[in-house]
Amino acid sequence: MQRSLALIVKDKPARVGANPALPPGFRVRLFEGLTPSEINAVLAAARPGRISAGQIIRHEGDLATHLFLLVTGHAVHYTVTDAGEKVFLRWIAPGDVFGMQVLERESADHLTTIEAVQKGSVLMWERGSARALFLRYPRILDNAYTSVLDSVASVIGKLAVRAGQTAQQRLARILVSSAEQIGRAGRNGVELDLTNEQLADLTGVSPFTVSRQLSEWQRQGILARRRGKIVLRSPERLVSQHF
Amino acid sequence: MQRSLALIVKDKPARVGANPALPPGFRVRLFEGLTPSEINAVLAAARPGRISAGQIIRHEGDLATHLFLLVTGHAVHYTVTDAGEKVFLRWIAPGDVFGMQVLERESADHLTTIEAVQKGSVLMWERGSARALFLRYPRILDNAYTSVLDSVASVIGKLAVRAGQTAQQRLARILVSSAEQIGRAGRNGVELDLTNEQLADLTGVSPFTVSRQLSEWQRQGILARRRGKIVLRSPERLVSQHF
DNA sequence: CGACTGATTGACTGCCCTCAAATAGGGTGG
DNA sequence: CCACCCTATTTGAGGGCAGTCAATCAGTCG
Repeated sequence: MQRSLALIVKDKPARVGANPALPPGFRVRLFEGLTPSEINAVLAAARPGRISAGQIIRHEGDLATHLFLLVTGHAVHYTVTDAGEKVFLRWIAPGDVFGMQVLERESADHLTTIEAVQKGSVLMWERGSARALFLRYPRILDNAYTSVLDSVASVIGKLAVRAGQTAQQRLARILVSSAEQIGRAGRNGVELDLTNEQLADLTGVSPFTVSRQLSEWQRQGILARRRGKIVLRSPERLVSQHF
Repeated sequence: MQRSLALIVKDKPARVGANPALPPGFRVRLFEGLTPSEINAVLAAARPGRISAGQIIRHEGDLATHLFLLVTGHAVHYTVTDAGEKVFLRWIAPGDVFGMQVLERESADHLTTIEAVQKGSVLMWERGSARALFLRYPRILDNAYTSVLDSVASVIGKLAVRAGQTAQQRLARILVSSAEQIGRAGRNGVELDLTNEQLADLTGVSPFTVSRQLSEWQRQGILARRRGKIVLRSPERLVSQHF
């Protein structure tokens, strides 16, 4: 909604003539196959914004008004059940876009809630210009179409995991995928800033079960823990034992 | 928060004029907004095909080679877990298309297994011509894009239901949505040709649980049953009690 | 040094699955 | 029309995974 938009944009008007720039080597799947000058043209239509840790960028059910590109930081897609339980869908990493509903002919509502897990920055396109770019550059259209199909694949995968895996297995998967997405390399392994409760939400398991299982894995030396943090020592043992 | 199947089918699709290939008044969402002559041009590129009851039209993981339009009969999307359990995704009704992966720039694999539940007929476009039509008629492109986003919504809905609803509630939902999709109006209610086992697959519940629950609902007069068949007498009571 | 929040642990519960065995529907051939 | 068979369905007993609840412990921060 309009209110949350105000939250993210820290009134930093783009300088005239200066396109928002992307870090060198930054890879954006939506721009794959475009020439550098085309990419510049696309970027010229964008406006930068900042997001803060824990901020809810968009709520499920809000009308999609902008297309977003995550530049730095990390965010997450989730949906909420009738009972209020969060159901984790997927991570959003730098280079990923979200809010692709604005590219529809009739703009639709967000299907998921999007929440930042770290502070970071985005680029935003208003619906009108996003849709114009979409129709003008066939390659963007192809990339967007593929990207939405990837979303379908991702959610189907989640559904299969929910249906067929035990709490333990799901937890193992989440640990490994989170390590890849939001982990930092530390001296003893990959460090993850996640509380038991967050892990419980990500996995769809009670915090008690998370606690018991992590304790078990700690006893086995697979991981080490501090308050609100986990150090994954050997993700490969999780994979071999629980996938 | 029912945002699943209904979306796919309930919108107001386009009407196809007098054309040899389709029954008059047949509504196809993918063709919405096209003129009758455009629709004829699109249909001219199609080839008809027949499907038999129980036939697996495409396997998950197969390379998508054709775009399909279901003309008569009914089919179903499902995925299969590592353990071999089928996870129902959604019904395919006449007027729905599947195999939308062929519209991608690089054709991709099917994400789901597609199985006919009744004999019926389809129209098929080869990848090349489907892709050409997609790029030529912007309205098809828009419709396809929206359709894929609807798939995302549908699968997210399924995931939320799996995560938050009891076996009983899921079964109630499946009965109601199946009644809408594949039910026939009978003298005492909507008739459904489904065995307990099929219902178990659709719901993600054991056949024993299905049996017990259906018996309970039969005792309450909500439905009547014969071998391999169910007559839903008052779906509204299911909705009010279990949604 | 509190105080607050996160994490732990045990006891208990309940939903739903598994397994075994009995029962019944409905078609087929004689 | 009846006997028979195959398969769908039923019903009960038992068990396990994981959730809830309650009480305690521990880390951090001001």
